[in-house]
Amino acid sequence: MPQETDAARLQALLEGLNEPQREAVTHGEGPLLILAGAGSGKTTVLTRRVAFLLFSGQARPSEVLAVTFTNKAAAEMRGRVERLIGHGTRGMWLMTFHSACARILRAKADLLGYTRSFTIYDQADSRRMVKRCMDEVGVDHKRFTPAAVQSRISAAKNLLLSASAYRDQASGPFEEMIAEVYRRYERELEAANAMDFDDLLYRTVSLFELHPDARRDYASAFRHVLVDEYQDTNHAQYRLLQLLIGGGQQPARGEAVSIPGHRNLAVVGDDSQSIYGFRGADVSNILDFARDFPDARVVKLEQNYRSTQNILSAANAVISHNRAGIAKQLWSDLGEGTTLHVRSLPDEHAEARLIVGEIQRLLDEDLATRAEIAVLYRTNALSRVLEDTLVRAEISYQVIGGTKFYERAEVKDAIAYLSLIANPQDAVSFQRIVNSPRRGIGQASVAKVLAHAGSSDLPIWKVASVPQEVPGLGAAAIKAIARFMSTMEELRELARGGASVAELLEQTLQKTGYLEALEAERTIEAQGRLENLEQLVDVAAEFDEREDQEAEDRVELPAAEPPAAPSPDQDALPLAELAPEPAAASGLGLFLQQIALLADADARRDEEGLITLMTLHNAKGLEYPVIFIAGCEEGVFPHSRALDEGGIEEERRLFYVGITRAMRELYLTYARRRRIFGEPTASLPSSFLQEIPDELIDFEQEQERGFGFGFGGGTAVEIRPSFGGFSGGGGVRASDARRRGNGCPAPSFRLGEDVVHAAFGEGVVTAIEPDGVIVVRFAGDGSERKLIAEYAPVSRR
DNA sequence: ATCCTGATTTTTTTT
DNA sequence: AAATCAGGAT
Repeated sequence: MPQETDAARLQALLEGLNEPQREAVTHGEGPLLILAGAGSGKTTVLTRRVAFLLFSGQARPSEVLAVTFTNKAAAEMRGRVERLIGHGTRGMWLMTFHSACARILRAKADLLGYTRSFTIYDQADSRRMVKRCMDEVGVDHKRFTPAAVQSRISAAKNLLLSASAYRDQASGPFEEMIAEVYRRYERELEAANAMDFDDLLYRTVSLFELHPDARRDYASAFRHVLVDEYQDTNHAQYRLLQLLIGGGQQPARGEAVSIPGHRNLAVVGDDSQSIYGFRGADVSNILDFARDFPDARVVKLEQNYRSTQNILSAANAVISHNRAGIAKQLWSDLGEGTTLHVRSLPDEHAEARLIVGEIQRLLDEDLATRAEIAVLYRTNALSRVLEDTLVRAEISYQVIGGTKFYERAEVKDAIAYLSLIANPQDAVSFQRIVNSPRRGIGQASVAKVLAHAGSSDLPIWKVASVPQEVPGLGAAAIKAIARFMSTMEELRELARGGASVAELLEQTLQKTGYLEALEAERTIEAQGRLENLEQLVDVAAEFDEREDQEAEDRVELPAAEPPAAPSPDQDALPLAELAPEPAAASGLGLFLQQIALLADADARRDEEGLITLMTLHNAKGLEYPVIFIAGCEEGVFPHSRALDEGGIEEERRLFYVGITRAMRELYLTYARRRRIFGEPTASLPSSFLQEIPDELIDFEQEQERGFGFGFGGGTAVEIRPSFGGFSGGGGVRASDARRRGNGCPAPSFRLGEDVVHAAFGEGVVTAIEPDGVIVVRFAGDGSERKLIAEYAPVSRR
């Protein structure tokens, strides 16, 4: 390739960048810290830097490892790098921390006593296993919840504490109990050939520490490592990076063993946006970067290209209340913009009405499109009222997070079937599906099979295949299990024979009688489940298609590497041996892995006519012209559980993240009364609101309104917005008034009755609950909702 | 073995 | 308000 073209290509990469951005993009070898304030173009810098490394011959595609936290972020980076370099990015390791680790572990699974078809347990799976271990140890559920124990174990793994190391430093009976559960939990995981999320990081570190040659292979393969959102890395990730690139350590915590390596590490992050402390993220990783690497180049990006100055001034003011981190002062040349809108409402319903009303106005007046608006909140529970109100207003929306598709029981069942086929040791999946649909195999029988597998040290599949050898199993159970396993064996043959994932899934649902059982139910509920399963088959089919496509690409473009860059590492292994894909890991395993590592944020759809609702955490890295932050109340945000142990600073950073998502308009709303755990509770505005200078704000307070409901006879209740004296009284009075205020005869509904709802359309009553509550599944979207029969606009069809 | 019901707990945030 | 769970009835 001619010299001029190269120079021109490099030049093009720097176009439109400001000075510090250029510095970051063109930095050569050695450690680099990019302190990227919100909206300062960090993804641009990251992607151009990757392209720069390739164009300047500093790295070949296969020598770049760029890690992010979500698949979405990885996909976005991939897309943008592709556009910059004009061809595919195959061969580049551009993925999440967890995917990269899963990939490494699959290639080297045997070194850790695993097979490459190990299963990845999600939090629910792992929790069930923790619970079982707690039962074994005889821990009282009333005193310690599995969730609490699980989170302790998770924290230990994030700190790279093994079960025995944890036991050695445990103090007091509580920690000793955790240590014992942890030990058993690890044993069970290994027996099941399974890993939890934390294991992916933890065991990759173990792999590299126990097998220096494996470490060396990867360390020399990746000549340049880039990390996004560095402020959210935990200790395991920190250590992993050390092992890959060599060098730095934090003497305060680490062992002072220096690891040799090229030290080509570029990290991007913002300590002010560190919001994952609860899952082990350690801000000191970014704060101490310069200490770990005294020769690091540090670049600060402070020009914000996203928000108006008013929004940035508010953000700067809020974050200044934290104990100083790394000083940054965001600025923008987009002009002052409008003031921030702070709104006080009597309760959460009024809050939702205000938000939806304002959205309606913005849409009507063409001030924004749906895709340009997002509503953020601290906890998922806050979305419910907002959703109801949006549905009534007939504004389409998407919710990120909350109840996820892949957590639906039927979807989890289907995946459990596939997991068991892929990994015959997967006891958790076995347990889940052995009696679903009902086959007459009860808890007692399952327990016997599991116990026998545990004591004989055989895979669960092997044990279940010869049920007559399980001690104490009844004749009926033996027959049922044998029948079940013969079906499973058949399916496994199918998988071995190279069936596509979609085919295998369809056959599984068919032959196990799962579909049949659902069809036999003949309820709208079951109908919805069947549709979900159809969707899952579609997902599998898409996956198969992608796989085929990639296989073709590989045939057509053998070694589509750009002109050889100088590579001193002649002995470096070709990437193919470091990654198990594609032939080695069956398509099924890869499919299961991808599903297991999906994040909520990955489900977000852009460029569609949808308002987006999500938690503040899920909003990190995103931007919207119009942002609403709901529930700005003391106890909600900052959350009451975060108020102790220094969590307030992290909450403030979360607020900072929220504010800086907004480009043009920012609404901060709070309710003076809100139902929490079903109890009406009086609340005060968030203390964070007071940290925003008055001159940046316009404030309006909506007074309490009566409960008219448009029926005419409603009794207006005057409740003064006073928080001082008592709490809850207003709420109680309000609900009394509500009960009496409506003179309509109570309509009664019967199970299975067809009904029609003013906003949700047609549906069927699937349950009757006390206090006049009915459950209706709606045909429109398959959703199931609880309604108060007396007040909801429903009638018999 | 399965179903039902009342009690208990849940709400932080998530790869 | 909603979901999960344990214990007891069938």
